[in-house]
Amino acid sequence: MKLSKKSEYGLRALIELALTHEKATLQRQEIAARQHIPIEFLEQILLMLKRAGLVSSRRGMKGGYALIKQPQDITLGQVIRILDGPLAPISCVSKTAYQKCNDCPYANKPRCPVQQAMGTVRDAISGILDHYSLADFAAGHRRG
Amino acid sequence: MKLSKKSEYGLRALIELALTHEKATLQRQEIAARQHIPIEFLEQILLMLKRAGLVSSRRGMKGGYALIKQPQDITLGQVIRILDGPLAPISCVSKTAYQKCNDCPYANKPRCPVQQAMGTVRDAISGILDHYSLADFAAGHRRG
DNA sequence: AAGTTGTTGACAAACTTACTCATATTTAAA
DNA sequence: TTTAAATATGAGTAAGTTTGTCAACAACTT
Repeated sequence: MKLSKKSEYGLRALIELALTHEKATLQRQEIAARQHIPIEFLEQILLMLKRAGLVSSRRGMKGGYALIKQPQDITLGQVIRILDGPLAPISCVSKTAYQKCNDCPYANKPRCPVQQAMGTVRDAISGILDHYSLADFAAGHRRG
Repeated sequence: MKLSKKSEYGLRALIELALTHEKATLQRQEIAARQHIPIEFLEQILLMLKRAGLVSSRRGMKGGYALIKQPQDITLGQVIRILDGPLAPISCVSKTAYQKCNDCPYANKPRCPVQQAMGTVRDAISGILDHYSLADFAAGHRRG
């Protein structure tokens, strides 16, 4: 039930990009300094977000990173799935990365207690994170 | 955001103990066989549950394990906390195992976006798991 | 006393996390 | 056209976690 550092850093980095959205691009060192993130690790994270189509980058002088999409069109659920994988506590209740559990004694039965319980947990988590936009998220920064 | 095998096995083992509650004690091999759990690993798990006061054990012939508490008085949240640790996605929003995050730029500020978001996730998860009793959980088995 | 069970601690392979490093590639400016 | 500044990429890695296994021991029943 844990959020990795990768996702935490990714979310915090996206705050900076959201705050300067359509105003400026940010270089990794600026993001790293403002959010206290190890720069080389941050790079990997930004790259993953780029490959996933959330962020654009430019090399060379005057390079840097920027959001591609509007902050209100990016959800925390998307980001965490990109960086950490599925939100579901167990893969047999994942909607985005379902996998059948084969060694489970309830595998082919109509009801599995674990599935029932964890299914509701999954729904609760994604109900929150898939409706929590980066815009809302970054707004928590301003008044802090 | 993942449930470990340890917790999954622990929960499944507790189903068996709940089903025979006040009727019989169960030996590890019976539990292991019914729920397809590696027996040596199961032993460790049952021991943790015993130390936490959920389960009792007897050695020697006719030995085995049994629930100490009523199934309706045990919640999935308790079990998972024993086996996997805190439910909170990040320790700075945990109520049972709070830890201050020190390298976070929002550490001493009144608001942290990550805390806000993950706080609601934690509340949702514990809202479900701390009110989901082992009795409810095991009931999913019967009709399956 | 014998046999069956749980208890304990050590061990370990495989995997994941959270990085670091070296090197290449692209871009802008001198 | 060289050079400085920036991202891109892949490899590597130390430490920790997960998911077990194994062996010796202790306690209980018959």
